[in-house]
Amino acid sequence: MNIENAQIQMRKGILEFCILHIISRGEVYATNMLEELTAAHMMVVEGTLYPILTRLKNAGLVEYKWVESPSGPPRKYYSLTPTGFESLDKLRETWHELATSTNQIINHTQLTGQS
Amino acid sequence: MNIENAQIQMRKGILEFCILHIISRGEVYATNMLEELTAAHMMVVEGTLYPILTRLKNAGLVEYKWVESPSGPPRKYYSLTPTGFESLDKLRETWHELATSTNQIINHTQLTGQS
DNA sequence: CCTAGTACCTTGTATAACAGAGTACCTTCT
DNA sequence: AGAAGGTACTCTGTTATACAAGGTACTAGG
Repeated sequence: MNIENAQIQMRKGILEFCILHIISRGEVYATNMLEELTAAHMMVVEGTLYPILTRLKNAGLVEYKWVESPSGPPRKYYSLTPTGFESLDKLRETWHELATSTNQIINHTQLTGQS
Repeated sequence: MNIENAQIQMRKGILEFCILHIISRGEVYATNMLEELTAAHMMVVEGTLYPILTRLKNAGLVEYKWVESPSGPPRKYYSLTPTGFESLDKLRETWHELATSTNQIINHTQLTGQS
């Protein structure tokens, strides 16, 4: 119940960061991203991914171009804008700080947890 | 704008986890926690912490007892229940998995990012 | 009394993920 | 042609959450 929720919350915060990272590697479209995120055990579904992509585009962090598919409807291939790369750097920094802070709190536990 | 939001989102997900950790170390009351979280650079305010504590209590993860203060109103000293410790273990596991997945995605970038 | 400080609580608002249903395009088969 | 099935993108409604801001209550000191 509550714990699953907390686990979901953890993932949430990192999602945008991971998505930006994936796009930064090269042009991809939504289904590619879903595959990568699933492979990395970040359970994400369409209904979550698409709104994020729209948000990132409106914020000017990503852009896309339509590309014909060899089979099926055309695809939106996303890439990072210069602003997007800057933002990614900031988020990377935040991630490291956060990981450090968290590990600090966690390790603290084990030290003082011993009576 | 958008980036600050993403940074806030990252912190959010880890908050409950950190709070449980802090409580697991020994009995503390809200102001103690705020100090610790601030020291670890997790910006949290009262209006965020109290609802979380209430939620954790309703979920049966923490319990508290009133203790008189040497100066001022009485304090609620929180401690973890057995269920709380179990949940903490699960969250710790989730945290490690998530950190691993994220680092996997990040490192992937740097490898393929080199042209 | 009255003020100041500490501790806890509550209400309203904005944001975000998710489920689920929907639209549009392309290919293949009859 | 027309129908069926798959792929890709979109939208709406629900729920959960952090945060800001204001509020209540208890204690100590002038």
